[in-house]
Amino acid sequence: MQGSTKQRLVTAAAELLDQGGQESVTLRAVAEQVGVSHNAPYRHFRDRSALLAGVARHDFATIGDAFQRALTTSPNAASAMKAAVVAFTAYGLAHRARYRLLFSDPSLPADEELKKAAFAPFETFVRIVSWGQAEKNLPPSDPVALSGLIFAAMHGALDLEIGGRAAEGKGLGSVMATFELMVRLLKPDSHE
Amino acid sequence: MQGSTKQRLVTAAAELLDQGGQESVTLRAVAEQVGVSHNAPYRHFRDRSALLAGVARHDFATIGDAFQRALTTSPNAASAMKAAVVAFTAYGLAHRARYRLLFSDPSLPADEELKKAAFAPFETFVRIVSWGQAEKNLPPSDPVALSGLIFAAMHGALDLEIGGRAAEGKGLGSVMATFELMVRLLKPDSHE
DNA sequence: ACCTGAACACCGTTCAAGT
DNA sequence: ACCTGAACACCGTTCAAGT
Repeated sequence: MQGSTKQRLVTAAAELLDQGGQESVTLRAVAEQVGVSHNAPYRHFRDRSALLAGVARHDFATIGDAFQRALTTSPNAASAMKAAVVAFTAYGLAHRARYRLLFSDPSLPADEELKKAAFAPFETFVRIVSWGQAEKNLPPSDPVALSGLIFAAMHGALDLEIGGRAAEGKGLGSVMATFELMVRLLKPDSHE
Repeated sequence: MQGSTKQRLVTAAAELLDQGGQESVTLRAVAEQVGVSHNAPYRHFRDRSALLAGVARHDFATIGDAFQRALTTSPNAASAMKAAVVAFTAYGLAHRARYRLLFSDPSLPADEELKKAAFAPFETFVRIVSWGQAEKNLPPSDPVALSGLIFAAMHGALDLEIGGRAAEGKGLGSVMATFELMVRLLKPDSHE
């Protein structure tokens, strides 16, 4: 029962997302879990989607922290990249509805603050990619464009896995295999 | 007013998806557009998600046809690949909610028939990729794994664009730029 | 075989009050 | 400033009938 009502509403919404997906996050269920009446959330959030945006804001920060840790504690660029992708994929598979909320849902209202929160992890990712270029593991293209390509491939593989569209549904291994293949094929002088 | 009631329900659902997204596809609105009572759809579909699966089944066939056309009418592998990706991206941007229904939504019920419909376009895509390998535009990895990587990158770039997560929101150009970069970097002996 | 109208249990959201 | 209870306009779904 710690934290303000507002914080507890966000936590409850995140838990409901994990347990039953988007459609199970009703304001009534969230309120009940916190122990307030079914319309008390309106004292803290404009509407349901603003509450979900609160969950997204929190989780973007968590992912940004994981990327920062990968960047600052890895001995080389290759392991930093792998650590970031493992953390990202593990988050997505453990919190599927939350992952989709953050990186896919078009109805998430994007105010300036949330856009900033979403951009921070990507900035760190670009730094990791640039490091990989400096170590000659990645080709010397424009770092932002190359990061966009790698991130799109990771998001695509993970989203297909979460959506049940991957051929075999092997979870983490399937996504990491796609990542390893990509890194191998992008490595300069690798396909002779 | 042509077609059976069942076909008209699917068409109406697809149009509502295009106009207002998932949440605007209520059985009541679909029924009204077709001119039947609000629960007549239950004579043709088990529930709402079965109706949406009908839309998906139809659109998977449309995409499969486009890929087949790209494979059979292109002069070389590079233009076949580009034609397929352009058709795929154009479909996704013109029918955003339908694209997400087909390639992302975890709640789409996947019976055997629908899985088969979803797999057919990918099989054709693998053939196009294999052709590209034969023409030395793509590296000689396992064709299915390589196709999975390329498809994941395309899906990821397109889904980020549709979800408003792409940095600049340039539409078709943004997705195609990601594709062109990938093809360039995957080309054997390209980064010396 | 296909359709209709009433009904049920849910929702998000608003509003008039309460402390 | 924060919360509550009643109410409204929606939904998906079920059921008893109708032709």
